[in-house]
This record gives sequence, structure tokens and C-alpha cells, in this order.
Amino acid sequence: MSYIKELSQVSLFTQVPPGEIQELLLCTRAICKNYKKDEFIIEEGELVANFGIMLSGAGRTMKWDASGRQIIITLLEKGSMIGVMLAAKEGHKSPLAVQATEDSTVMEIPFNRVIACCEKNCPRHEKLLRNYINVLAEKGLELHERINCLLEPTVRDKIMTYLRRVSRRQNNATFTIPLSRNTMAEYLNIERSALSRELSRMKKDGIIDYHRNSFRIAQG
Amino acid sequence: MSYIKELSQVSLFTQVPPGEIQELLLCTRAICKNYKKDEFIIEEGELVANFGIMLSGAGRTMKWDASGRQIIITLLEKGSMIGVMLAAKEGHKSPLAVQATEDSTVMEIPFNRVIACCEKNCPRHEKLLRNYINVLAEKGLELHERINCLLEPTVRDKIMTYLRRVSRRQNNATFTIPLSRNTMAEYLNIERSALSRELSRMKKDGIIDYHRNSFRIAQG
DNA sequence: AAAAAATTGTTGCCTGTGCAACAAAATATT
DNA sequence: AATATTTTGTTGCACAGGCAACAATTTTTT
Repeated sequence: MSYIKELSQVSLFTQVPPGEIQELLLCTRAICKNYKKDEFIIEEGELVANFGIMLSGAGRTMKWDASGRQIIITLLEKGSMIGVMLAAKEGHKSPLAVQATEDSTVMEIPFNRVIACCEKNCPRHEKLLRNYINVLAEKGLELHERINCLLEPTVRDKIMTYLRRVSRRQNNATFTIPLSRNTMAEYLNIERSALSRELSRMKKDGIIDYHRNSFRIAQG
Repeated sequence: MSYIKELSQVSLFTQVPPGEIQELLLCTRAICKNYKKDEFIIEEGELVANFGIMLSGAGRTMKWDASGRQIIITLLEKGSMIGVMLAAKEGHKSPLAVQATEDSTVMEIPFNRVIACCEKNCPRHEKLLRNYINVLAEKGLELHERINCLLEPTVRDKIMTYLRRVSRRQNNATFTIPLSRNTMAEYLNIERSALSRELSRMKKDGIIDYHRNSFRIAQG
């Protein structure tokens, strides 16, 4: 079963003609692996040389904190990339575990087959590497943006920082957020109830308006 | 004035023989720029195509938050790399500003001269790219680690997460931290006084011991 | 060595927000 | 359409930690 159509949607293959993806997969020695529900794709402390692309199923990245409490860091869905940073940093042990939450199929690609100028010197190879670097940089920039929210001192400031960013990205004072209240609270590292409470205060104060996932920031 | 010796210390040139650095600089069209104190090296919103290496002087990256408050994100010193993620992500506007805090010299290199397989196909070029990717990935992983601290619910948990990491990295239950109380508090996004208060509570509770920057974590 | 400056520690006060428990609204299921 | 389930909103309470103000210690400067 071929996943070319799915892969062509993944940012790693941006601007790579679908017809040439197959060749790249061979060239980079990509392999498909199946994981049962609850099985680990990457274990904590493991040395990671391959990155992965979720072809089907779902998963999550998680770790255990100081007090043994389990923390979900990200959710993985079809098309998500796994271990992008880890595979790019040579000889680095994984600080987190990746687990399938359903039966899943993952395409795994050795990172050193992406950087190595392949013998055939195929023209798409360079594009693949360029895309990989883009993904890598983007992941980093996203972390930065989350930190920007986390650093804000109050719940209100955290919310505003997040909303402003989404608004800016959609180029509109009226916009839709992709997160549920629960997920948004987790992202901002605040209580869900505190999030709801502050949102309604902000509405009362007239700085934002919203209904469900539709928001509008008032101009000041 | 040549900076080869300084450059050979920078992680970007790891495992590149100092004698070959000069050639790489030519090949990548590196240029040196001088900045006066307080001058901006990168302005907010600017499109960044080059990354930089601080050869002399000092600087800082900063941004303005929701309420116009200025926030220092990182401090730059001799050898620091500037705009690594930004240059790697094509067509991305800088979310932050970089400013010289003293008269400084910065070596600036167009990122596309690092990825492009150079015409001469010089063997070190590939190593340069590999190093760049390592730096990029490492920056991302560092952000992750900071987020791990920031996500912890209490001041004590934040501190422990940080200390455990330093301890692990130095492979020793007794270790030295590189941050002052002030910087540590900023890194963990807590009050300096709250940090001191909690540190002494933790000492009283017998889970850590410390004097100044020397720490020891008790085994449990 | 004295004085000044910077770093670190201490403590009382008070507010923001985590927590819990429940209500209301929206969505999914039968 | 009725029921069950999930998502979102509301509110009282308690306390962790921000803030401010000051003390103690270490480092730097003269």
C-alpha cells in the first residue's frame, strides 16, 4: 500500500512533485513500521537516528516529570513528524517517549540519508534537505512562541499574547482559534477554569469578544 | 584583522581544521560588520537571510510584549550565534530584535551559501552544514528543556527540574550552576526572592544542599 | 583596608489563580 | 427527539508566590 498522496501533503515534501517522492524514499532508505496501540515508537533515553512521519493512526509524546507525574507534550496525528530535532542532533538521547495511542503506521527515515549528498546527486535531494531544515527551524520558532506566552506574568497576558499571535497570523481582528479550551489551557499552562474565568472578564472589560472558537480583539 | 582563532572555538566550526576556515568564509561570502553600542543588528519584523557570529562586543535579543514592556530574551557574548533559526526558515520575519550593547563586530553569513552545495564541492562545506544543523537542533532542544521547567506547577518543581538537568549533565550529584540567582529566576520565570526563599526551604527540608553556585542533590 | 556596589537571603503582606464542585450549553449517540 | 457525553462557563475558598523593603554577604573599586 502506497502513501504517496498522504506524503505529498507533509511539509517535508513541499514542492516535491508526487511522482518523485517514491524515488526519494528509496534513496533515503525509508521504511514503514507498524506499531500496536500503546506501543512505544521512541523510548526515553533512546538514541535517535531516524525521524518519522505518521502515515496512519495517532500518538503522543510524553515524559515523566520530577515527581513521576506523566506529562503529555504533543499529540501526533496523520502527517505529524516525529523526532525531527532529535534525529538532527547527532548522538543525543531522547528526553521524551513517543507512544502510539492507536494502531499506527510510521514511515521512518535515517536522517543521515537526508544530509548526505546522494551518489546519484538527484536534484530533489537538495530540496528535501531544504524542507527538512525548514521544518526544523519552524519547530524551534514555534517553541519560542509558546515560551513567549508562558513568560507572561498573568493569565490575561498569556491569553492576549496567544490571541494576538493567531489574529496576526490570520491577518484579521476577527479569527478562529484551533484549540479547545482544554488544549488552550494546557498550552498556556493555566487552569481551564481560570482560562474561562479570565476570558469572560476580558469580554466584560470590552477588550475581546468571543463565542466558542470565534474571537475578535477590540482595537485600542 | 583575522578572527580565525575565535571562530575555531565556535560550535559551527567544530572539527573544521582552523586552516580551512578562511576558505569556507570566502566560499560562503562571509562579511564582517561593525555595530556601535545600542545599534540594532536585527530589527523586529525584518526578513533575515543571514545568520551572525559575534566576534567581539556583546548584545542582547529582545522583544516588546503585549503591554509594551521590554523583555530581554537572551544575552549575546563573544562566540554567540545570532538568528540561527530565523535564517534557516526562509521568508520568516523576525519576531525579535537584536541589539549591540557595546561596540561589536559580527561576522555575517548568508544561510543559502551554507546549504548550497558549493561549485568547488569543497569537502568542508558538508561538515559546515552538518554543524549548522546540529546548532539548530540543539537550540530547539534547549528551548524544550526550558519549557520543561516553565511547565512545572510550583517554584520548587521548577527549581528541581532545572537542578536535576544540570546535575545529570555534569554526571554528578554535586555540581555547579552557571547562572546567578537573578538569571536563574529569569530563566525559570519566577521572582528572585521567591527563588531564594524556596531554595532555603528545600535546604531545610534536606532535599538539596548548596552554597552560592555549588549544589548537591540528596539521594531519595 | 575602607567604601561602594553587586549579589544573595529574609520576611510580611496581599492578590491572582489553582482547585474543586457544579451549572449550562453544545455535540454525539441511541 | 430524547438521552448521554463532552465541552464550556461560573463561583467560593485557600494558599503559593509576586511584590516591596530591608538585611547580610560577597565582590569590586578606590
